Amino acid sequence: MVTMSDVARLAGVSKMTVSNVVNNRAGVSDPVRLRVLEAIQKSGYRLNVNARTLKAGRTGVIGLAVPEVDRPYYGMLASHVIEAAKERGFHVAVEQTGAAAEGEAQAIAQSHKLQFDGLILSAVALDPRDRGQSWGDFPIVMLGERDFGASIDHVGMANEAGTRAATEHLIERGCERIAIVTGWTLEGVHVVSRRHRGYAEALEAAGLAADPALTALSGMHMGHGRKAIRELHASGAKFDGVVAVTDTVAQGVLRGLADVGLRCPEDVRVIGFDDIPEAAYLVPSLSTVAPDHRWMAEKAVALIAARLDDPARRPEEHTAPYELVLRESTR
Amino acid sequence: MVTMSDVARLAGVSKMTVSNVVNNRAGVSDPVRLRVLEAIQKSGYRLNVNARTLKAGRTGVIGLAVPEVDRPYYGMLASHVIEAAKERGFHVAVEQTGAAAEGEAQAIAQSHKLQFDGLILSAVALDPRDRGQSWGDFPIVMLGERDFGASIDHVGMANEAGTRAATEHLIERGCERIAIVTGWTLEGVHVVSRRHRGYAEALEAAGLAADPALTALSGMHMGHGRKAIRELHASGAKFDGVVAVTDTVAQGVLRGLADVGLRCPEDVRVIGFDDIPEAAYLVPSLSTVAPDHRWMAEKAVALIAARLDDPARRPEEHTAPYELVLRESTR
DNA sequence: TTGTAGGCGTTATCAT
DNA sequence: ATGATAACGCCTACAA
Repeated sequence: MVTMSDVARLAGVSKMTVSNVVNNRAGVSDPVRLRVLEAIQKSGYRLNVNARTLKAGRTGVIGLAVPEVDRPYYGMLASHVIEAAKERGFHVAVEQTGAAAEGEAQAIAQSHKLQFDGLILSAVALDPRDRGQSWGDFPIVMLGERDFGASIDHVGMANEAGTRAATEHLIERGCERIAIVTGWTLEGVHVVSRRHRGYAEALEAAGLAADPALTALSGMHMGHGRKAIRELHASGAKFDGVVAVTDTVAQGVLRGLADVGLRCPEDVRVIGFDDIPEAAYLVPSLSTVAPDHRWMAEKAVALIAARLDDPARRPEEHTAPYELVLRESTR
Repeated sequence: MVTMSDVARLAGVSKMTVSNVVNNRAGVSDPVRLRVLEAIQKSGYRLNVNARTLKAGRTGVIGLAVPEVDRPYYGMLASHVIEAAKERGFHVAVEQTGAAAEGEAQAIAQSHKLQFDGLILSAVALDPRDRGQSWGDFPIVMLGERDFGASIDHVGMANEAGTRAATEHLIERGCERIAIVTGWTLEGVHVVSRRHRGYAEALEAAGLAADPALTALSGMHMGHGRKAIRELHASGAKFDGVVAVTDTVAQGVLRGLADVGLRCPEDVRVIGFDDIPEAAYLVPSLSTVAPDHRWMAEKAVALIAARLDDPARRPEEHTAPYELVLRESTR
């Protein structure tokens, strides 16, 4: 490996001068700078970032922990985070937690241990009470659904309000028996329970009874949405609208409707949450709640950077703006 | 920051002994080990991976450069690579190249510069002739479509054979005027041209004329597939089968067919390539060529590891196995 | 403007 | 079994 010393020897200067040239610092005469640059070229020298960060105490890498990158929502999220990080000179190491509390805790420990500069955690399972562990003042930003109270930086979205608006839209379109297809439990405070509350609120406000038989607790993958609809249909329950907890689940719902011979939107209207890239291309195209993902990614990276600058700053709580995007599935 | 020296002082031993304990090396007496462990507990010491790395000359991080992680195929790929890397103790930093040669070249330079241990590059634009630059013996594995000849490790897939099989399947199902919807140019050797060749070969073998009007050069996103079908339809061209260059494009094709009122598979049969997770859930579900992605990811990581061990080893060329997955879109 | 000395936290090597 | 010393490649502080 070519080091600064090698370059220095080649150029007939000291290491320090090379360092100054490499870092574009003032105070190097042009002829010397030129000689050094040439020596760098010839030797194929590359700055050892590792050595630099050993001094600086930073790595320039932030971790991003998501359940699974191959779910469109998280792919999209990762894409935005990577871009936002790039603008601030960070690289992003992506970890997968498998949507399990254990995986999420490990991601934290790993990031800390590996000296990433911070971690953006899209937690779906970790319990706020699992906190307190020894993450000390390692910069962590909770992204998305899970709310850890005021003790930690959090960039969330309008789960209740968004789902309420989505449900209200179905009601406006004339739906009277609206089902919700969502994750496997309403216990605890997380995306599933919060979105369910938005759904329930809207029904109540409209004076529609919330039939428990129309709450399908299944899971967060496409397959769960499909299964939920099949079972709902098999149970003989009647429904003319479906609120899906995410677009991915909604995609399964659309597939499930096709399986059982129900037409969307003629027989059943469907609305999702997230506005994943695919939503506009499904048949029918999917109405959905669209949080500003770019905004969230930028905010999350900014929070990491801010905490790096001032570890003592107070945790902040942000909620991303959203809008309702209406397409064929609720026409 | 708590260092080994701190722990050593606290435990009344030398740094070296602490290092030995931390790394679980033999040759430390039980009482001493215990004292050291206690000191670590009390002080909240954490190994500085950076310093270790500075010594070892490795970072434990490999780069993965893909066009865009928010395309399902690359999300899936990233997921597999991350898992495969994890098993060998590597972390994965994901870069986005934007499907541009410049971005791809930058990813190489960056990875090299940031001292990643290697780079897995899913190149779609970089020209093999751009090689030769000064990446020296930095471990790079080309993943997927782009073939850089024998000069570099490559894990590819059966582009021709897969597409040929897909096209043959359409022919068997009775299609006589088969269109291909693909990327924007057939020039050069890459996924687009190679899959097109497979398509052309199958047509020729079956004695079907390859009508140039049925080759739609559009692009690699969903939107391109949709647009291609609309234009094909508007042009008055008749077709009863479509080979899409990827599942993502196929998804756009399905949407496009819906736009112009053509039914799939009744009027037009469609087959894709990749078998992304969504393929089974589309309406209609999508027939496709399914390369073994996990196999590819593991092979790629293994090649990086192997080259790290022996920089002089000969580049290898691997082709992933594939199978045809038949679903409703070609029923 | 340029150079020297010392240290960042860890580990390999060689003594003890 | 344990410790002293010298690197790894760079940067800060200070000296020339």
